[in-house]
Order: sequence, then C-alpha cells, then structure tokens
Amino acid sequence: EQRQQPNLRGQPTAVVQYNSWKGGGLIAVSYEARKFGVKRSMRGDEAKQVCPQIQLVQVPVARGKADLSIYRDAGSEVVSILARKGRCERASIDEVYLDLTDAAQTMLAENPPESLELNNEEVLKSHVLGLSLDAGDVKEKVREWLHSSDADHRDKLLACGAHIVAELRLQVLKETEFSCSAGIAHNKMLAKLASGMNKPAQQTVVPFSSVMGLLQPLPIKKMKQLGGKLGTSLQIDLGANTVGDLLQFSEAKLQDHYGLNTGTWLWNIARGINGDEVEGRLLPKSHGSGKTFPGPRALKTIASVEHWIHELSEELSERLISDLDQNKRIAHTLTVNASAYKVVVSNDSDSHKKFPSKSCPLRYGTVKIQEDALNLFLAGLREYLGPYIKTRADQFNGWGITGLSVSASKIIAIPSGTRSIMKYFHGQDKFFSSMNQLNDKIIPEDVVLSPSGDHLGTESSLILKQNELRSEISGEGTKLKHAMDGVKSQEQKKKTLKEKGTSSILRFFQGQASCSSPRQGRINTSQEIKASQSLGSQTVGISSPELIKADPLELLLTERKTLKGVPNLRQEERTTNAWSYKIDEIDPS
DNA sequence: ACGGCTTCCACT
DNA sequence: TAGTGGAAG
Repeated sequence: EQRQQPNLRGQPTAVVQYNSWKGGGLIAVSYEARKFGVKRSMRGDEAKQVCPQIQLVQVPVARGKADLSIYRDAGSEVVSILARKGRCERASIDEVYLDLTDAAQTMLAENPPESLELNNEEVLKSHVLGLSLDAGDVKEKVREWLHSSDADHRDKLLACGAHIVAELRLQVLKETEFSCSAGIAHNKMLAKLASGMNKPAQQTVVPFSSVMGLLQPLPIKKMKQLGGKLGTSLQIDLGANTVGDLLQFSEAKLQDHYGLNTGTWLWNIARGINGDEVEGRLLPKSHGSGKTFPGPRALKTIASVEHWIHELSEELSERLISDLDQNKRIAHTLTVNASAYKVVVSNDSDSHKKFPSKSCPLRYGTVKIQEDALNLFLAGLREYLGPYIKTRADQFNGWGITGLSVSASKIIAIPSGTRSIMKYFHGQDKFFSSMNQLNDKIIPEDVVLSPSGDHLGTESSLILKQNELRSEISGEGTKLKHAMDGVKSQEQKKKTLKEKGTSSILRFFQGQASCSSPRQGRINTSQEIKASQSLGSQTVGISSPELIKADPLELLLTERKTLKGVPNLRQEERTTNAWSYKIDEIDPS
C-alpha cells in the first residue's frame, strides 16, 4: 500500500480489513507504526489509540469479503525475480526460500569474493553472526570476513551467497520498490531464523562456526514450528527452554515423546541440522476463499449460507480460471469447511462438535462449483446436526454458521504434448469412467461465435469456427449418443481414443454428472443451464488454428489466448477468430 | 465478537 | 484417501 500511495512512505501505516467493527482488524503494520507498539491483531481503533497519526488503508472488498489478490500478486512479483537466481520455493504470501548452492559454487570458482575489487555497498552492510562483538570497525570486519581467502570452504560459499543475495535484494527493490530482509545460511531453518534477526531491509549471515552459538541460548519458541503447542510441550514436559537445552535429550527419548519423525527432527534442529530441501515451487498448492461470521452475524438460514457459498465459490472459480490461464494447472479437489455452533438440545454434551469438512472432485465452472460446494456443505450440516435433522425449512433450528470456506487443491500442471496428455489421462482411473458417463450426453451442433454472444444458452460445449476440425468431428459430433459402450474392454477404449483422439478428448471436456455425494438425485440440467446463462460462462479462445490441425490436443491445452488486459468486454466477446471451448466444461476427473 | 483470511504440513 | 489439527504469515 505504501508503494501504491507514495505519500504513505515513511509514515506509520497499517492495512485493515473491514472497519465497521472497532475500526477493522489489522493484517499488516509498517515498521514506522511498529515503533508505536502497533501490532497485528489490533483493531483499527486500538491502533489509533497508541498511534493517533497512523494511516489505515483498507483491504479491497469484493463480493462482500476481503479480497487479497493484490497482495498475492505483489508476492508473485518478488518470486519471479528471485527465481532467476536459483531454485525458489514460495513459502508464503511474502516469503521465499532460495537455494543458491549452484550460483555460489559457480561464483566461488569463477569470481571469488577476494578478487572482487569494487564492492557492492549493500553486501558490506551484512550482519555476520559471531564476528567478535567488541566494538571496533565492524564494517571492516565484515569486509574481511566476506573476502578472507583462508576461510572455511563452507563460509566462502556463504560469502558468495551474501553477495548474490545483496544483489538480488537490490534488484527486487529496483523492480518492485519493495525492500526485503534475508538470512543466508546452510539450511532453510537457519536461513529463516537469520532473516528475522535484522529487519527491515537487511541481511544476516550465519557462518558455520556460529551455528551452535546462535542456537544454544535461543528460546525454543523462536524456532519455526516451535511457536505453538509443540514448543510449549518441550518447555513444560521436558523443561527445555532454549534450543541448547534440547541437546541433553537422546534421539530415542525425543522420539518416545513426539514420534519418530518429530523426534528426529527435534534432535537435528538442536544441532543446526536440517535437511529440508528447497522445493522448486513458485505457485501455491491450493486456493481458498473464506469468510467468518462472528457473533450476531452467524448465518442462520440455508438461504444465507447459499448466498455466501455462491460468493466464495465465485471468487474461487475466478482464481482457478486465472491459474489455468496463466499456469496451465487444473485443480482436482473441492473442499468446503465451515464452523458452526449448535445450541444445547438434549444436553448430550454434543454442542461442541466440530463441523466436518467435506470434499469432492472439482468440476470447473462457477455454477458447478457453487452447486457442489453447497451440496458439500449440506452433507456436512446433516452430519453435524446428527439425528436432529429437522428437515423443516431453513429457519432458526438452533444452529448458526460462524465461518465458511471453499477451497481447491490437488492442483496439477497440464502436461504438454499429446503423448504425455494421453499418458496423463490414462493414469487416471476416472478418465475412462467419465468417458462412459458421456454416453448419454449430446454433442451439439457447432456454434459460431458471434459478438453478441447469442450462442450462449445452447448447451454447446465446444465453439469451433474453423471447418477442418469441425468436419472431423461432425460425423459423430452432431447428435451423437452412445459413442462408446461402457462394456468395451480397456484395450478397445484405448484404441478408440487413439483413433478418434480429437473428438474423444474434446468430448472429454463435456460437463458431466455432479458430485455424487451428497445430493442423491441428478441435478436438473435445465436449471444448470439457466444458471449458467444468467451468470455467463467463461470461454477461452485459441489462436493458431493450423497448429490445431497438426496437434489439436496440444493446442487445445497449451496455446490458449490470454484474455487479460482487455477491459470492458465480456470474455466471450474477446475470443474472435479463434478456437475455443468453455472453461465451464473442463472436468478434471 | 475469535484477529481474518490464507496456505501448508503431519498424522490418522 | 478424506478428514483433523497444528502452525505460520
């Protein structure tokens, strides 16, 4: 927000979401404001009390809920810069791990620090843990450490790392206007620890010889993963208050208390050992959209729950489309979570049960996600209410929903190339069963795109403009039923798939039965269509029809046209002169 | 009326 | 595997 509004730079600032209740909740606090004791977890009103001049910026609201997308995107800007220099793991919205081993080794071999004449001023500002604290010229000591030619090989690598990181941080500043802090160490645990030691906008190096000195006196709760119950247990049950205190416990003893994995992990981190790899992952593993309804705002009717599930699903759907668009990834699982309270009924001490989370295969399309999410919720609600179903209408049955969230997970990149696509589908049991489900579906007449979008409302799942492919599928494409009998052998199916790959795969994108649990009956198709009409369905276009001829599948999946940055047009209208299909009809299962 | 909204992970 | 709970930003 300080980047967005330069007048906020250097000013005590905080970001709040919502503000009608006690001024909203703070989710981020500038360093200037922290000096006043402003904390995350404070309310806007509270922050004003301790820092009257604080500038409060509100999180954007969309669909009645906080929308964090601008902050996600800001995080991505930084990731894309850091990823240029090494294996990069997006650890959170504003943190990444970077494995600079290769870059450091290369630098040590070709451009060792001792030979560097002119120094990046930034690297000289590094904090190097363990450099004799007694005053004197600290900066000179740092320079010495960074360039000493008789150092431990491992420390030389760290020195290279410090140079690379200093450069990267400057690069990030230049390209994004964000400052950042960094820790440079031999593993993730130590790097994370060090990164928090000198903020803001500074970097800290952990020489190999300083590891024990760093960890010994460190309060256990400062270590990542030990800030919660496990850390408390170490203190209370084992009497270990510092990481050093852990050294006295054998690995076996720690395993007895906390299990094999956790025990070993504890034994290792007490010694500064942490083998966790930096995962090469620039993108999130799941997307979720949720909202709480505290206190009197608790939802008490199915209708209100439905409303919010629709809002949340809409946001989720939009983000899934962006992910597909930008990253060619498809999510496979939809999960709904809720929190609820139930008033004591027959006092079976049952009123504190947790609302169960439910999931099902994810079908693309806003309306489908909305329907499936609602069904998952209802399944959870029945289980939650137990025998006390009270099939009667919505109203006030002694329950209230205090939180709702829908999320998408098992996000998998679409493989590129026909062969790998076939292999990919083949590997999925559900593929063939879903092919069978298509038997009773109708592939409609081809529909040509028109700017007015008047083709919408037909059940067409494919919108094809070029004749070549159209003729290819028209034989079975028009009014085709019973394309495949469910009794064919797997081999036969495979063959059919190969021979008629185009239409088969295209048909693969047909919508199909809704999630089997929890609603028993089939969803009324006309309702589905109507809803789809009213909300508009997304269509994505493909350019380069020639390539389709050569390899329609690959093109279908990999060469879709970017739709971003074309404002004031409905998406359907943006896909002119292009091959396209409706995102709606993608069923990852 | 809980800090809200996420994301990731270990465990069963 | 689906579902729970913990941890963290």
